[in-house]
Amino acid sequence: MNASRAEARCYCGTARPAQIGQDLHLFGWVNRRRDHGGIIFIDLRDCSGVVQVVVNPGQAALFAVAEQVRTEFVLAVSGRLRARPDGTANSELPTGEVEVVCTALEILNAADTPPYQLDDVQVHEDHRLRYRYLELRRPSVQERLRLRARLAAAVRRYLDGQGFVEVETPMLTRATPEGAREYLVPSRTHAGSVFALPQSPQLFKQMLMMGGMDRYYQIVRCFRDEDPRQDRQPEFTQIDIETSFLQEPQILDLMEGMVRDMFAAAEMELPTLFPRMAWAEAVRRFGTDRPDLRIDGLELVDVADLLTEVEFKVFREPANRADARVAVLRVPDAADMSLGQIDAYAEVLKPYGARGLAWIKCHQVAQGRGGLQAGFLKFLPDEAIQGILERTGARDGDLLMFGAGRADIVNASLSFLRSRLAQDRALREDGWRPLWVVDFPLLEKDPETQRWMAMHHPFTAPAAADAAQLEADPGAVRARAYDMVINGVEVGGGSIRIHHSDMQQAVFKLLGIGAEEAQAKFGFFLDALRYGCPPHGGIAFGFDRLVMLLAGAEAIRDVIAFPKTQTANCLLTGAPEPAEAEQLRELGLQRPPA
RNA sequence: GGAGUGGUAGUUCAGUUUGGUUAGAAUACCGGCCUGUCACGCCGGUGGUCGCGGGUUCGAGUCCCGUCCACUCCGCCA
Repeated sequence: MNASRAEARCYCGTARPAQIGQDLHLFGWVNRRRDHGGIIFIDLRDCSGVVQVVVNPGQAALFAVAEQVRTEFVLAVSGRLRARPDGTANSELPTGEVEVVCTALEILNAADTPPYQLDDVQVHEDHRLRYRYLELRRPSVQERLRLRARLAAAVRRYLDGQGFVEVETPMLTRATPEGAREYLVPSRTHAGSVFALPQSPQLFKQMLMMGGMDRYYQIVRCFRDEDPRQDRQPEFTQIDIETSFLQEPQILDLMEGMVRDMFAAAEMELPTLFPRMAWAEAVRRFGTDRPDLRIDGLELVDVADLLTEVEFKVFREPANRADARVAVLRVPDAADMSLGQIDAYAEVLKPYGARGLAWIKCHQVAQGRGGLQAGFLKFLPDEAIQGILERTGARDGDLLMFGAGRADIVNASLSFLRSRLAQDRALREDGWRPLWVVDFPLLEKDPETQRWMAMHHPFTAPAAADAAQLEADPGAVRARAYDMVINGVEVGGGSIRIHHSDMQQAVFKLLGIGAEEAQAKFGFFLDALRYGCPPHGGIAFGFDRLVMLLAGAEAIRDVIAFPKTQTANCLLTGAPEPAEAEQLRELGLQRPPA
């Protein structure tokens, strides 16, 4: 008999742990009922698990009630907690160690037979969302929501202790150009006009700094009208933080402390210091700005300079282009991979734009060309082959996989290939590997429109002395931005902000937002900057993603009580629904022609 | 906007490749038996517009076209 587990299990109705021999009162849903030896056993699913309730045949009145109980009642049970008489336990089910001998039993409410069984069978996501209230009764789901609440509490405890003040910002606010598509809310009092739901409280938190609230935070809902994904919901929760006067080192230290406290609340431990890696290095070595450092020794190795004059066009052309890249992944002990397997990898890279996947099998590296196997070897001179072998550190039995072409495609496909290979070949270590990615470019060029876009957002401070330096070579200017990455997941990102009006206007100008438009859209903000804005900076964490990481959840839906589908539907309530003509009329809107 | 996977008893699935009589299993549900069980066991029963619409065919769960829903991915996500 394990007393601690018994204590852990019998909270409901008493709000404190129960001891063997103690009288207690519980509420819960009947999970399953069985009759045996004239005794009725009821598995009562309460808030903390499943408790077995025993009703003896001698207790005639109770027996009469218990006989009515199937799997569809809400019960109140009074009784005494005891260990099971025969001392045996079932290792797979959470019942069997303790049971409650019933002295009173009341059916609080009958219920229909549930549409699906709350056992281990994985039901379709449709049902889990349509009957979300049933799904929430699962102990595993409850545990995730409890973890979520513990993490939020840890954040508040930490930030409160550091002198931060939680301030609420408006949900009905003004649309901002650029960025994600926004959810709009029509205004009745200004028919035909709309509010926007915030995609982040960015401008408000900056204005709080101007207002002297120099340490702000908020655990806040944000809205983005973009297609959801496994780790993205149209409404999600952000830990939003802003500080005045602090610089990067202080902010990063503070945030490491906060995240470490969150991990501690989940009984996890993070390394004491997060390494810092420049954005350019992350992209060069891992093809992504959110590298998973648990994958050891599987890095992109650049070989373009060895291939500028080779006969093999697939390599030569990108090797001579500035916007292209030729890189190799050395996969240890993978030379025995079948051509079918390699083709399968090439296939999964296609969505990223990769047309093929060149490879070399290294059988006997010491023999050079003769010890290698690849279709294109005859198009490469010995020097190029030797160069590739040396630079990648290829050993007998290794497989070299190549990406060649536009740099963004090579980076996207090889970084995906890297994590896929790590998964398939167990190259990923256990544990937590956080890091800061720093020194981002301030701007990136949209490949289609050739316009400069803010990589982070338009309020990020450039690491430039003044507006003139920024305008001289916009592409070379780095941002005072930082992202926290844990195990390949971007959990948060922030920056030091622009706090001079002229610099803010210069950035707007680079982004193609003219003075007139800037005044129209951001006039209130540019005004605010002029009335004494302290230097400030902050960060925002994706709270749901942190919960996902710590819960080991596969999807963001699993850490949100009432999530939406991939088309942003709520299957539970049926939202959104078509507006009534009368509603539209009152709002000064018209239904679009059918 | 695009690609892929799935949609068949309440639920989880098989059946679709190769069209053919009455669409099966498990579980759930209902009834009976058993009685310290715990996925209890045994016997019996109810339960299906094969997502929806159209087409091909003597005949469609199965083939074709369209469409809806869910999931995964690309685009998108300052």
